[in-house]
Amino acid sequence: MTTTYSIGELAREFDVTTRTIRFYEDQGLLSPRRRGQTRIYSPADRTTLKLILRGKRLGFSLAESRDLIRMYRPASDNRQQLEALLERIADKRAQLERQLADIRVLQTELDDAEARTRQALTTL
Amino acid sequence: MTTTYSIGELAREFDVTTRTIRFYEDQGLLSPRRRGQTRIYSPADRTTLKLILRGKRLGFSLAESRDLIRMYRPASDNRQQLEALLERIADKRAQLERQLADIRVLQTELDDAEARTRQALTTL
DNA sequence: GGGGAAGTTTACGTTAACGTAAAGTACCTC
DNA sequence: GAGGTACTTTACGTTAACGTAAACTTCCCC
Repeated sequence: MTTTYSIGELAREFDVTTRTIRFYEDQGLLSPRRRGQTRIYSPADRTTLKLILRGKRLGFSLAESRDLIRMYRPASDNRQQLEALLERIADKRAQLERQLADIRVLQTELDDAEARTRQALTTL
Repeated sequence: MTTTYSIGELAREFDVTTRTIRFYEDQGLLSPRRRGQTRIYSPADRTTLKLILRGKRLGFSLAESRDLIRMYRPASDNRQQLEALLERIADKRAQLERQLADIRVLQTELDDAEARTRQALTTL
């Protein structure tokens, strides 16, 4: 009763090629079930793909996205590892803060650019 | 009396190599003055470099940054071009909005991840 | 049973964004 | 004037993230 997806369905939904999705699997970012040769994607796989593409829009490398995926799952019971994970999470958070600041600066620069452009238009 | 910078100074300040700065010039993103063979960078050049690096942190390609740089300068008196420019500015703005949304989603996901990790730590 | 349509593997090709190395010039200093 | 430091050009190398093509299987449909 749980929904599943074919590779083509996911490709269409997220506007990527099937090659891209298989490549992500090759890089260890996805590991869908198989029915014979054919890949069967679960809702969790779909969520992972969404996470990867969100990362891409923010300029993350696939290695960074792989890291993000691991953050999103415990996958360890080792104290050392869990504490290291907390640090990596904090680092990512700091990076996102920097990106936020960068976006805000760019937004005001676009404001300026637009104002000057409109000004140039009125003086024609 | 206006301050200038050598390529090495800029490289040190922004933690990039001189090769990178020359590459940006090669791609038409920078065009510093010359004294003989040597490149002399103005404060405006420095600002442009800052803009490029800010774009990089947000995952922009150099082509996108080149576009951004052009947005930031009028460089035209043609009505068509100015109106086209306004559209490109609006597009960029929309892209930044998407990135903002993506960051917010990732931030709450990091919140979740951290909470779960801390929980896993307490149950050791 | 002859096509499509959608899936598969394998493998070589491509582009962006530099890295790296070589070989030379300009200036400063001891 | 020998060496050091910072600059220059030229050119080949490298990595990430796929694109593209070929050759194959599976399933459905008429």
